[in-house]
Amino acid sequence: MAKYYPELSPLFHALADPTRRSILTRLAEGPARVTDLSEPTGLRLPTVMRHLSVLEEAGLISTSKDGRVRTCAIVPEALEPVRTWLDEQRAIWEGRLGRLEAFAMKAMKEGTK
Amino acid sequence: MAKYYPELSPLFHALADPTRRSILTRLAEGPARVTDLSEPTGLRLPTVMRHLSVLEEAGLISTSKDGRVRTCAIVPEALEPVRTWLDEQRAIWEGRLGRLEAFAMKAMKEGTK
DNA sequence: ATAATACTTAGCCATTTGACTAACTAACCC
DNA sequence: GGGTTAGTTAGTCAAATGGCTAAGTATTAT
Repeated sequence: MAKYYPELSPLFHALADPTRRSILTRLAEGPARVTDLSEPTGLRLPTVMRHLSVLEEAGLISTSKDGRVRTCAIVPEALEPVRTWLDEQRAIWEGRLGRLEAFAMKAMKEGTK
Repeated sequence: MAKYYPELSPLFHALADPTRRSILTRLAEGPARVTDLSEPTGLRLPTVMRHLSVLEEAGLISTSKDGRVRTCAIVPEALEPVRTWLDEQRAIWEGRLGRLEAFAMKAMKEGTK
């Protein structure tokens, strides 16, 4: 029986937006200021702020303010629950597929008799 | 070599809803009718239908109608792009890739919608 | 002290989401 | 044929999403 991960919804939701994924990819190069993230996307600052807060609430990034500059950085371990869920699903899904394959294999053998 | 994944947004979006994830978990046991999926969730048929169409458009399930019964089944390989993206991100985030490779990865991800 | 920079907050707007009910169609069963 | 079953379609509704502008605050630069 699969476990229930309450934190998966905000994570998947945060990852569902291409702008947010591109922000993550940019941050993978290293920390960046809000303005640095605004320029390549062509989005206004408040819009970027919104995306950043979604990412931060999902635990995917962390931010800190020094003077008037807010610096954003990735939280590498944040993807772990997603990975765990994915591993679990694959195990179940492929297990099911395995059983179907076994059945098909048996049926084929029977048919060749 | 990494691929280009236009389908990531619908996939992540489909997975962001707990009801849809529970439907997937149920379908992992084996194919089911729409009504079978409606009962455990406590949701009405049209609501379940909506979730199913989101899952089907994301490629996570396939459905077929026989008489008046629609049967839904999982598409196990549908999670592959998610897994691949996750593997890539982990590699970058954990700093296993050089700066140049990370840059190339970012360039390829550009335009992902 | 003033101006420029870097957010931040508030609020607007169109679209999408996720739920529902009501009414409709298309099998199947007697 | 008439009733039941299984979806399906259409339409409503509140809340959330993703963009914006305009106006605020705090910090740094001249």
